[in-house]
Amino acid sequence: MTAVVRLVLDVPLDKVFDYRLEDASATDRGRLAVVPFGSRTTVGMILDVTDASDVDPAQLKSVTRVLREEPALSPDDWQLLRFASDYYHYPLGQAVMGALPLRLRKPPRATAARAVRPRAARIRAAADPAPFHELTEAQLAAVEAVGAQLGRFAAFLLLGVTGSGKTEVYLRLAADVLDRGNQVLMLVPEIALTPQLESMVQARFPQTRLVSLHSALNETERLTNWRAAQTGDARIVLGTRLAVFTPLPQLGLIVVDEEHDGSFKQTEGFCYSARDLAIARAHQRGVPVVLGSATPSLETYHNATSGRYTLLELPQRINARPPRIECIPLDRRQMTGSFTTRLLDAIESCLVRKDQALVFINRRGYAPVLTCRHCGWLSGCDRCSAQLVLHMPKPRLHCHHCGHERRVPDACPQCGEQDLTPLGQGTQRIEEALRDRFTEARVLRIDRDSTRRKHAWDAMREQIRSRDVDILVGTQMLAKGHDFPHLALVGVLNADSMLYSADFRAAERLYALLTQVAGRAGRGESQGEVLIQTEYPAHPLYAALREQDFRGFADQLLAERRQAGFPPFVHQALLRAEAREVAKALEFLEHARALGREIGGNVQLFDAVPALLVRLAGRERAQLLVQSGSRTDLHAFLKTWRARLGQGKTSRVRWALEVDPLEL
DNA sequence: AGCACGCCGACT
DNA sequence: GTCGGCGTGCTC
Repeated sequence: MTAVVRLVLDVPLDKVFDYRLEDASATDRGRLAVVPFGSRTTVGMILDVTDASDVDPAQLKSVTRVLREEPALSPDDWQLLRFASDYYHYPLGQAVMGALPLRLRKPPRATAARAVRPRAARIRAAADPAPFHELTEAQLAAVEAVGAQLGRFAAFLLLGVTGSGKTEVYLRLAADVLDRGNQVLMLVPEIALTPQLESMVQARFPQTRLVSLHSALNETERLTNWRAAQTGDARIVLGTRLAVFTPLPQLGLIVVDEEHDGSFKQTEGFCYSARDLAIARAHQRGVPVVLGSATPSLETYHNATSGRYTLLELPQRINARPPRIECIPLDRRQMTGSFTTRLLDAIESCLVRKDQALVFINRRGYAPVLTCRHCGWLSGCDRCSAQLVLHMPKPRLHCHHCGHERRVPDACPQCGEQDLTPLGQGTQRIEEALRDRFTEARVLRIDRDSTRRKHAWDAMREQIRSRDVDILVGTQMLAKGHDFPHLALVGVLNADSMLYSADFRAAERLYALLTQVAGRAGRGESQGEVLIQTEYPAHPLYAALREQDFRGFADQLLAERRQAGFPPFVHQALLRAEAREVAKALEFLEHARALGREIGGNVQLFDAVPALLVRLAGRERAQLLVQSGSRTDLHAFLKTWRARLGQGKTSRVRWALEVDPLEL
């Protein structure tokens, strides 16, 4: 009798499609299949093999071909995708197909299947494995604590200050896991960090096949690396968030480095958190997971202090003292442009000592806006509710949101006066000011614009390391994970602008960012100095930062969050809608809210409100927040709600549901 | 999401 | 008289 296979397809439907398949067998479960679908041909994944279908037999089509030359996705790997689809209320078929390398999502061209030729592992012939460093007591304790749990689920927060040797802990654990014949999955937030980490890890394990997975790989590399992981050929997988779905038959440990980093969360389409899925995966597979950070997210920190995770601390820097952090009150009388005299003096003496200084300002471009001093006109974007940023040296106005770019007008478009002037500071303007002030110094600006060219950032890193630069000016690009041994001073401008933001996570983020920037200072022998210019030196955030007391700061924020009923003490989901006019989006959300009320349950539905940035690239956006003290209740509600929202016709309005949103 | 079908406005 | 706009509905 002809069997029926049940498969999921890359369509936004919570549906499974049945097809006839003559020679179906149970081993086809988890395999890709080419099928006719409507008027087109597509690829789906076989979820189940049965002998009956609820669908009218006359309607059943036949599978064109099962891709048996590809290894099937194992039930273990399926499990994670199923969980992710349920948890994020995203169609299973799209979640599954979205997790695969692009090549596997499309029907393979030509009839003859290309044989999968297993490539020889690219193992370095290095004769001198890089030596393991001697561990501090704290590192040793961490390695032993996690090591004792190999082979079963346990979640750890490795809370280690910058330079405390978290990576060394990961590497020791990886060595143990590899010895046991298991695979290691290491997740990092940024593509930019993977090549460095990759060569470092490879140097330590020269005989081990290591592959990386991130969006900068081409499709051939991605498929090769994915298969190497799936066959068990690769023993270490290093990657960004998308790597969390890599099939790993012998998974033994998951590491999530810089776990607080927002880039672990996907914010479009399938809005999953790779960090949270890493924990779910470790739980499903019965393996330990280590989350590392100097400034963990409050969600993770709360889990670690409430006993759900084990807290491991690395309180000391290795071979370096912590930087000295000081706030400089802004005083008009003692300033030259954006700089306090104190900061200029510190840069000066830094130059005299032939050390490097870094000026941090989290705003690229020359000035955040161009204004008319006569009538008050501001350069605004036509397609976004945002200001156009002035860029130099060729004067242009850029929208940092939609990418729109245009020339600077000769006169004010509103009143015609020729009185246009840049307002505020960006990296380019600060760079200019520093060149004017320190004429002898070699100033290098590092931001998305100056590093746009391929390999530019690599070259600049090399320039910095070989001391061909005296003063660095840069955005948060400079903050992450890079080790600059000659950097002695960090000056921070405009930190206050990030202090009072509408987002309740602003303080948490700013603390993490400033800690990371501060961590760049004084990695060598001399103690680093960090000078933060601020209007509010007494603010608790700066006070905690000076003390380098993350735990005190986090405890304080958590107490406030508990009081105010914010995450992690409630669980949230956001319904976003966009349309040509915000009124349309709001109308849809009002309807969604009414529907939500009808469904009821232990959830709180807030008012539909326009998004913070209402207009973006010519579309207008609004959102509706839902929350509950109970995660289970929230998810039960979301399931029904989303299904019913999907039934209604939503002409002209695009909507999406985001679970555990990081930005509201 | 695609893709087809279908029903009303300005063009070779 | 047709090309094409996008509303609606379906996909085993």
